[in-house]
Amino acid sequence: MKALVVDDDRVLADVVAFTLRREGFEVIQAHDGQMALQRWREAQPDLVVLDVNLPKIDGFTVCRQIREQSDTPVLLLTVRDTEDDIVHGLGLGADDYITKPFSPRQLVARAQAVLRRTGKAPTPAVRRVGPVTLDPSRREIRIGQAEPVLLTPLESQLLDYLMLNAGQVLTTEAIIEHVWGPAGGDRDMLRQLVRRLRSKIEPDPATPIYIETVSGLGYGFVKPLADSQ
Amino acid sequence: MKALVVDDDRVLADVVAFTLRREGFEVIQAHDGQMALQRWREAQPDLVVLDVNLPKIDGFTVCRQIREQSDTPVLLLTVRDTEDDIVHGLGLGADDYITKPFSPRQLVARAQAVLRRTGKAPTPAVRRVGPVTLDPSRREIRIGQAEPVLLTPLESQLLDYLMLNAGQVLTTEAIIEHVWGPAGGDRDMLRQLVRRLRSKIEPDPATPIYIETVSGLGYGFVKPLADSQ
DNA sequence: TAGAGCCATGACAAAGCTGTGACAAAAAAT
DNA sequence: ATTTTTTGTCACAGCTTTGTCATGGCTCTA
Repeated sequence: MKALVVDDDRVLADVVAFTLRREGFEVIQAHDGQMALQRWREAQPDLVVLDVNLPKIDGFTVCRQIREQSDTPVLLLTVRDTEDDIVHGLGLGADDYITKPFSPRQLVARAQAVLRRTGKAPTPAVRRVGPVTLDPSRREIRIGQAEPVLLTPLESQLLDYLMLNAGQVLTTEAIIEHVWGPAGGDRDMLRQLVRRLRSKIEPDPATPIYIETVSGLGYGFVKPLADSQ
Repeated sequence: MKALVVDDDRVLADVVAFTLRREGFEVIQAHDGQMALQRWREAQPDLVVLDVNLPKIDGFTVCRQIREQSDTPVLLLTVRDTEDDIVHGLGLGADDYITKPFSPRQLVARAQAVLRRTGKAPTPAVRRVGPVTLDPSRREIRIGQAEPVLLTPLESQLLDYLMLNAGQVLTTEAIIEHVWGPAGGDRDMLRQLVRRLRSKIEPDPATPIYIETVSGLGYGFVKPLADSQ
């Protein structure tokens, strides 16, 4: 699932890109309107996140051009006050908008909502591996027929990542970056997080059966026998 | 539920369309009177949102024609000052009117009110989840056989949204935007609103059984047993 | 056998989020 | 114009979640 992020402000663009990558998107960036159109043609993304304030060619024009040539969903970034922008943008066929400043969570929610709405949806409601079912929207995990257990945001994030890559071992660095972002997080925090997660989902946290530790490498979610692919 | 949106101003038409889609309508557009009549015949919408200022054939004529051939509800869009238009329009059988500029919230409220009133109610007169019944038109809620309780406009709006998505957890951002619109509203306001709503509908507001909180995410209206998927 | 590295654990502090009550401002009703 | 209702703002308390630190066990190696 490819996303094109277009913003003049590189810092913001990076933040957006990072957030989307964390959700499994492959992200391409552009920093002005001209570049945006070019990249869009090259890469044919499944989603465009577009700031309206752009040098060279402004966001509205970009949006219109894209819309003329395809139905790629477009998500607009606007400043809070400028309702006109919103109206104008939606008029040009944008699929939704977000007002700055916005939280990463909000961005992801909108992006997925747009994809779902336009039918390009690769957004499964729940993640399942063997008997373990995670519902990220509620941060709720259920194992077999047992009572569901509520997870904290970080726990849910971690488990989601591990389950997404079930059967593989992920390095601590990769996990830390995925959960806390490029700037924050250290080994100790991850250890604690794993610990807390295990204490919620493992029958016996001392001898884990779902989350395995590979010393010197990292952690993995074990896939129950019955290989395929 | 199909809606036909007729407006010369494409930007505005798109905004209206967007707003209605968000409420679950399937939306068709037309940009002049002639097109409007044609589309109306083709698509047989359940609701027409009609600007009175139209090229080729003006809105009043369109309204009259539609009304001659069916009882499809018609919602007029007029400019604030022209009271004559309103009188004229209602005289021709329009079901309600909105003066520009208007808020999305207002539009949706009117649209659903009109549908309800004319009995085509796709938005059934009331919204029901388990033992809880909300009548948005009266802003009245009844739980089981208990006495109905009156809600304030915002409370009703919030509850309606939550009940519409019963069983799901909605993010605070989404709720705020739905209730207050893109520009207004913060977490504090939502907290208060939830609080006031709970104090009216929960037997014991301290341990809510209808409106659940998911910390860090948002709120949801709990669906009584009968698992979803 | 001692030391280094890695991991699990427990206890505790810091930060964040939610619920609450009181009150001010705004809107609606009279 | 005044009263009542509704909505918004603020500060605080309690809980949850997260981060930090210290300790002990284990394995590997010199």
